[in-house]
Amino acid sequence: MTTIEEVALRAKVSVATVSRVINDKGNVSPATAERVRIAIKELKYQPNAMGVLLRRERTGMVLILLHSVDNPFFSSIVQGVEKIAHENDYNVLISTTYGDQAREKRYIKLLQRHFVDGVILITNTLNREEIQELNAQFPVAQVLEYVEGSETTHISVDFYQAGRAVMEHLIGNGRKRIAFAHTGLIDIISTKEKYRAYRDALTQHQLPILTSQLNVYPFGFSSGQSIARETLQDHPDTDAFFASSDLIACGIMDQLKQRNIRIPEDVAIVGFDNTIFAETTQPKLTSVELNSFNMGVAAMTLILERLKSQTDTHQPSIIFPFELIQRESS
Amino acid sequence: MTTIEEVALRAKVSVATVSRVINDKGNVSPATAERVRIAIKELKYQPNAMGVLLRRERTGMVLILLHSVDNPFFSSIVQGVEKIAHENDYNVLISTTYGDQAREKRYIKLLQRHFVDGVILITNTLNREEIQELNAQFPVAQVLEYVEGSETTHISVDFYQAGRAVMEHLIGNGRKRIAFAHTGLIDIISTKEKYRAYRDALTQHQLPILTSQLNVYPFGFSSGQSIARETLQDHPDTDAFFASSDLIACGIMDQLKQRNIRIPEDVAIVGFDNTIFAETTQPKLTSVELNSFNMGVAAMTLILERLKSQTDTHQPSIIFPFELIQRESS
DNA sequence: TTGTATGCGTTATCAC
DNA sequence: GTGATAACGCATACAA
Repeated sequence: MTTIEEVALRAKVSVATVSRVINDKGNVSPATAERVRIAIKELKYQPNAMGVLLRRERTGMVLILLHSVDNPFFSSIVQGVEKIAHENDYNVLISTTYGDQAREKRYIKLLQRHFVDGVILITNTLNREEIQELNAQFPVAQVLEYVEGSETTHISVDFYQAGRAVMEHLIGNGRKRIAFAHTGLIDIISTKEKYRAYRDALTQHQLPILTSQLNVYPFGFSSGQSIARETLQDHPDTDAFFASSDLIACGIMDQLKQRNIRIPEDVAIVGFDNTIFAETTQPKLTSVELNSFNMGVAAMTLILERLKSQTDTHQPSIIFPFELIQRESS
Repeated sequence: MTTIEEVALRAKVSVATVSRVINDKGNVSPATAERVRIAIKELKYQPNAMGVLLRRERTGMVLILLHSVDNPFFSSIVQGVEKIAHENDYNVLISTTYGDQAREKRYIKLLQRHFVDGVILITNTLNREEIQELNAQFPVAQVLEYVEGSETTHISVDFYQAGRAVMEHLIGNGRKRIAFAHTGLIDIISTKEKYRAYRDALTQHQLPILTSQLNVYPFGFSSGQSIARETLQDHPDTDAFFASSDLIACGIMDQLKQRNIRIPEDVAIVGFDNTIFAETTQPKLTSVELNSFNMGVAAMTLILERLKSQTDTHQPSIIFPFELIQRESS
């Protein structure tokens, strides 16, 4: 590895002068500056990040923790983060967790060890104490998922109201036997709130709750398939599905079509997140649009503000609006 | 930030001893080790990464450069990389480029400045000289896309043969007016080779080339829609589409359905990459399966080997097999 | 305008 | 078994 010293040697100046040229600081005569630049080029010198960053208090890096890198919905959150980050000379790094706590902790260490300046959590497996303690020491922003009752700042959506909107839509269209479909753990806030909305709406309208035991399937599409199979077996007269993601809705549609059940005439379906999947299905899927890009913007803005005023560990959370996009499936 | 010195002070030992305890090196009496551990816990001490890494020659980080984080196909490459990386105590960081050269260069700086030990390029906007020069100095692996005639190692697929397989399949099924559909620049190797296969197959079978001018659309689904519209206008008797990705195929299907054109009776469609999209469509999509997970495994393995033997900058490339998955759309 | 010297946080070598 | 200290690569205060 070429160091600043080798450059200094070749340009016949001191390391201080080389440093000045690199960082455009201090007065350096045009002649020597040129000599230094030539030496840098000849040696293909690039400053070692560890050396530089050891002397700064910031690394200029934020880390986003995602479930996986295959989700168009998360992608637009990332794009929002990147926009603000790049405007402020921050780099954005992403790591995946797959909902695995060991992985999440592994990458959170990068924050605790000051390899990155802040973390934006889009998935979260930490419990209340863990996230509180992390947030007390470091800039953390939670997007979508957050821990109930924790004081850490989150950028999210009122999943309960969104769920109610879906249910009112279905019930308003005359649906009476509505099932709920989700993936993963029920105890993450988004799923829990949607399910609470599902139950409340049915109870209030004196309709039956078809989905009581909530199974855990790992992957969206096949979860949808499995849930559809089970539901249609237990309740053949189901006339609507509220799917907690578009991909789950795709899996449900797949099974309905295999049984020649018409959508929406026989069974209506509503998805969630309004991703590209909602447009690739036939019929196109009714879904709930969340303002994902702006949630990313808000999260990164939050991190930057926190970085400016070290003291303020308790910033207000932001709840974004949602919109039910009606298409052909309901 | 708490430093090792503060821990030493509180435990009434030297920094050397604290370091020994942290890294389980050298002989430390159980009693003092315990005192140190208590101090570490009380102060919530975490070693500063920059301090540690300045003294190592490695950071234990690899960077994957992706177009974007919304692609199920890329996701399984990433998972292959992660598997090998974690087995070897490496962390995996991901950044997005969106095919933008400025972004790509921005993040490649992290390699050049030794913030990460190696880079796996899944998108590439660099030219032959740039990639060669980078590869001469640092561990670089290119997956899927690579620069023709460059000596840098790549993990890829014979896109030409894959393209030929698609074409033979369509022609074998009696299709005579076949159009080609792609997104983005034609001069990336994957698209270029598929298109070459498309032309060669048609020429060889004395069939007309419907797609001669190749337009650049940014996003898969809408690209498919636009291409379908244009093609059907110019060649209403088109009877098949070879789409260079599944999402493009989805866009094409969307337009065909709007015109009540039957798939595959009137028009057949074949996609590429065999992603989940191929299963969410109705009818399900014939597509080309690439061994994406193992390509990720191979890429990370390559990086690790290169890291072991610094000298060997010219490792052999690996070409993985492919498989045409026949479904209902053709 | 340029050079010398110090310190960032850590680990490793050496001495005790 | 433990401590003092040099070194990693760099930026900067201070001296010249």
